[in-house]
Amino acid sequence: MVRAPCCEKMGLKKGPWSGEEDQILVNYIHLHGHGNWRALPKLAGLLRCGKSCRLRWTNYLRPDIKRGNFSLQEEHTILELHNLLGNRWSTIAAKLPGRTDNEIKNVWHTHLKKRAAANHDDSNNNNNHQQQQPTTKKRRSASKKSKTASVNDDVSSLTTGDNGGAQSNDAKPDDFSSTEEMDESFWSEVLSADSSTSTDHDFPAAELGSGLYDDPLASFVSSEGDGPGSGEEAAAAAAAAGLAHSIVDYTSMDFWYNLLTGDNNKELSELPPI
DNA sequence: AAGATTCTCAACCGCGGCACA
DNA sequence: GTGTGCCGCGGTTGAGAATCT
Repeated sequence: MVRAPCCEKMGLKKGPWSGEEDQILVNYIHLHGHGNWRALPKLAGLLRCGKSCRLRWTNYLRPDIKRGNFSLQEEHTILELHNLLGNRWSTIAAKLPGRTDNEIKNVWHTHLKKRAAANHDDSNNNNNHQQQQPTTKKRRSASKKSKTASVNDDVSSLTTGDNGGAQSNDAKPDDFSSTEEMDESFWSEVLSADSSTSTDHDFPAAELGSGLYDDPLASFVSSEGDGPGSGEEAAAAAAAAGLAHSIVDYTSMDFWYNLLTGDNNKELSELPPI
């Protein structure tokens, strides 16, 4: 990278992590936890700065990280929450178990931002359907191998015991192709948040009959209250956005459930942009 | 087949917030 | 109240892979 390295003066390594480094980090955290990121690399014997270790762990090595494509439901949730919260990736990530803020941020910038914009245009001009989805590139069918794929395989088996990196992207193509082939009214409905088009469990994508997921909001709801600043923080944001015009329990599952399934969408649509 | 272009995503940096002395 | 150190977040970069021409 071009920027002035923060750790170079210390003689610390930067750039892609090797499998050996990953193993050292994972082993150390398994044994001792990560009380102090700053001190961790020294204690673990890594030539990395604490920040780099924390990033590697939280974005890649954590055992609960779900790898692979985002499901329609997850994308939907991201769009909704981004619409509500803006670029508060960590808050959004708290609502998507197994997903990291970095990953969500990437997905937003690479896919969802365009779609949101396209659908925003679409809502302004309903006659442009043929011009939508100019995605000339096919979505990469084969999994894009991580630059550290072999490392991931090793570490995944180390940390999760599941199929590891091999499973990560193999499931990708269908999810996304179905997304791209779906009726554009899907996103229009989602983003316009018209309560008349949805009811409880009337999840738009469910109409596609894709069968890609089970309970549309299961993971969302189940994650309620997990981690720092999840319910309360998002609730505060919602309140700040002007939702607090009536007595509502923003920390309740029902509130968020209703919010994203449409019961409150009419109110949301009337909110000023965040 | 080869070069050009586009896309993806891991990793970096800077900054703000918080805790503590 | 102020200074210091650490953590976490959001924005950005760039290498490498995939795709196009």
